[in-house]
Formats: sequence, structure tokens, C-alpha cells
Amino acid sequence: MQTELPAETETPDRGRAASRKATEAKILEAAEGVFAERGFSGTTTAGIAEAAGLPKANVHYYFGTKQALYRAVLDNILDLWLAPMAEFTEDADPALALTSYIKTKMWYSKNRPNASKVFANEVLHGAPQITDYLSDHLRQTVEDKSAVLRSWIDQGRIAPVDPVHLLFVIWAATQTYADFDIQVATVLGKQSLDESDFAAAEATVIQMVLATCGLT
Amino acid sequence: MQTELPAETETPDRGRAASRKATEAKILEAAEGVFAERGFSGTTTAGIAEAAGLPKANVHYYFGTKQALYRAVLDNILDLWLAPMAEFTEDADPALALTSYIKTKMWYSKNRPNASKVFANEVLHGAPQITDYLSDHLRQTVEDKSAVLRSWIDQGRIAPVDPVHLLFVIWAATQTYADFDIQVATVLGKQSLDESDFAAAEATVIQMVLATCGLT
DNA sequence: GTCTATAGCGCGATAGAC
DNA sequence: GTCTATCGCGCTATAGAC
Repeated sequence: MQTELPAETETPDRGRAASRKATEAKILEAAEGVFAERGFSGTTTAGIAEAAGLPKANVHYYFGTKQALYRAVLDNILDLWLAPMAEFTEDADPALALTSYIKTKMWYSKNRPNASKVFANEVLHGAPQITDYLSDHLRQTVEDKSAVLRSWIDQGRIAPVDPVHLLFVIWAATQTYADFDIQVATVLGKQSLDESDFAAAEATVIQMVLATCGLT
Repeated sequence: MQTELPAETETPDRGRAASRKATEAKILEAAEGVFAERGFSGTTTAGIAEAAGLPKANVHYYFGTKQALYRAVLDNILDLWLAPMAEFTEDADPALALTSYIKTKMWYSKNRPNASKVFANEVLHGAPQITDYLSDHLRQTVEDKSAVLRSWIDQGRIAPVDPVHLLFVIWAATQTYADFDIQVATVLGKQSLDESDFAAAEATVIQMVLATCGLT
């Protein structure tokens, strides 16, 4: 707009490259929201374009196909899923690690509900795009972290519990407040969930997991 | 096939009426499976027809629109959701009632995964078709049953816990084994979940809920 | 890089023969 | 009641002017 030839080489954070990145980010964010709301098939590229404030053709210019854009959205999300499990290390305090993990997962449910919903939708329909991720990264991480939990049990630091199913239940219990927020809110008689609802949910899940592990 | 005028009035379980009912049931079952696998938008009436072994036009003949068929599938499912909560009555034994409820919910996850998936998909995308059900029947039932749980707490029969969030977590923990079965199976290194997986899941959820309620 | 216009096609729904 | 053939819309994707 201002200049026809932005000083690319001098200020690499501005100019064309930055503009492209900014537009891509805008499309990705809009796409995550629309995919979360309507699923892959229910989403139209026109809907994404409208949410991003762009003409439809630009979405295809930046990402090629709807599939490719969906994959890009998913790839961003998968990173968020594994990272918080780093909490679990042999020498961590079990009560602290479990509490911290649940708080992190609940933070994502509250602040990145669309990421959770896109992931849930993908898994619900057979996880066709992320089978590799599930069977490689996620499976390996669960194996490693459940070994840590098992060592805590063997050392008598937490009560005996199936480590893998404990993780599944923690995922389910925290993600349900993002994925099924409408149901939770409606049953609570509200339009949407607020701070206090997430606080109560978090307290309940922490209470349940600590009680299970004999840490109360 | 055999007769042009089946004795409708004499044998109401055979003849045209029964044939219609049988065809409707066949379509409903096929539709539940396809909707579970692909979601509403991802489902084609041709796909349902193929799964039911019928030409596409017949699906429209029996149910009119894809929407109406989807509603019929949902209506069948909603009945299954409320019934098991009848377990919770003032004079029931808390440990037995909670255990029995979790077993029933887990039984549905194992034996009616498609029902769970269709419901999950509907809620995930804003529950546009079942808002009334959520705000009327389900909300009222949760109110009634959480009052029972609260009375158990007041009587010192179970430990203090938020009754409504306890229900949310039980729903999430049990339904996740239907809705996210692919993820669970993949992380466990299997093609699909078997008896022993559901048994381990059930034991873990029961252990967690009883520990939370101070019933161990 | 941005946008308008449109090609091409898959889908829901229906007409009409049987 | 069953089925084939088809209509017409809405969608993904692209061509081509700017």
C-alpha cells in the first residue's frame, strides 16, 4: 500500500514476507474457528474467507486446497497436545505434577476451545488425517509417561491405578469442557461457561485424580 | 411378495405395516452408522441407502429429507441417555448406584458406540437440533439427580464433591471410550478395543469415582 | 498479490415408469 | 411401494483481468 518495493532484505520482519505470514495466520485462525463449529465437511471455503475478511480465491491462493488448509490447522493443534505431558518426570512431585497437568489441560479448554473441538472432530470421525501422529508421537509419549506413573506406584508414592486409563480419563474430563461446552452450559442454565465454571470443573477433576492416587 | 393383500387387520405384526417398520428400522440403523462415521454434512443420502441396501429414492420416500432422518436417529438416541440416571434415588446405596451407573454407561460405549458418536458430533457442533432436550429434559434430570447426590453428602454417606461436575466427568470418562475409540485403541497399539480394554477402563473409572466419594 | 467470474461436479431431492 | 433418471443448487477450485 505505502511502498511498491518494501525493503525486504533490510527489514525481513516487514514487507512481503511478513504480510504473507500475517495473512496466513489470519486464515489459519479463521479456519480453526469455522472447522471447530461446522466440522470439515460442513465448512465451506467461502465461510473461512468471510471469517478471515478475504475473498474466497485468496484462501486457495495461500493454501491450495481445503484439505491442505485443514491439515495446516491440525498440525498447529497437535503441538499443543503433547507439550504439557512434559510435567511427568521420575523425580517430580506426583501431586504437583498431576495438579499442574490438569490445570494446563483445563487452561487449553478454556482458552483454546476451537483447537480442542477440531481435534475432537477429527478423532471422532476416525482420525483419517492424524493416524500417524497417534500411533507414533502420541503413543510413544503415553508409553514414556505411563512408565513414570508406574514407577511412582512401584515406589509407593501414589496408589495403584492403571496409568494409561488415568491419562485417558484426565483427557476426557478436561477436554469435555471445551468440546461439549454447549451441553455443560445448557445443563448449568447458562449461555456460556465463565471463570467460576472452569474453576469448579478444575477443582473437581483435581480432587478426583488426587483422591484416586491417594494424595489427599 | 407372497400376497398382494396381506391380512393387515388380522395379523398386524406382518404385512405392509410390519414391512414398513422393518424398512424404517433398517434405514435408521444404517443412518446411525453413517452419521457416526462421517457427521451430518459428511453423510450422503446415497451412502445411507447403500449401507441399508436400498436405492437412494427409498430413503427419501420413508423419511422425506436428510434432516428429518437425522432427527429420527437423534430421537432414538436421546432416550438412551436419560434412562440410566434412574439409578440415583435417595434410599439407594451410593457405592452400588454409582458403580451400576458407570457400568451401564460403559456398556453403551461398548455396545452402542455409534449412538454415542452421533450425540457427540451433534453437541460438538453446537447442538442445533437438541437444544430443547438439553435445556429441558437433561437439565431437569441433572438437577434432580444432583440433589440426590447432595443429600448423600449432607447425610455423610459420601464425601463432599460437586455433584454436577462429578456427573460431567463420569459422562466424559465413559463416553470417551466410544467417541475416541480410535485414539484409545491406537495409543494402546491395537486395531480396536476389546473386552479387556473396556473392563480395565470401567475398573479405573469406578475406582476414581469411589475414591473421590470416600467409598473405598 | 488481489479479486471477479465461472467452470465443473457432487449432492439432495423429485418426477414418473413400473 | 420400488426404482431409474434427472433436475438444479451449492460447493471446490481455477482462469484471467487488474
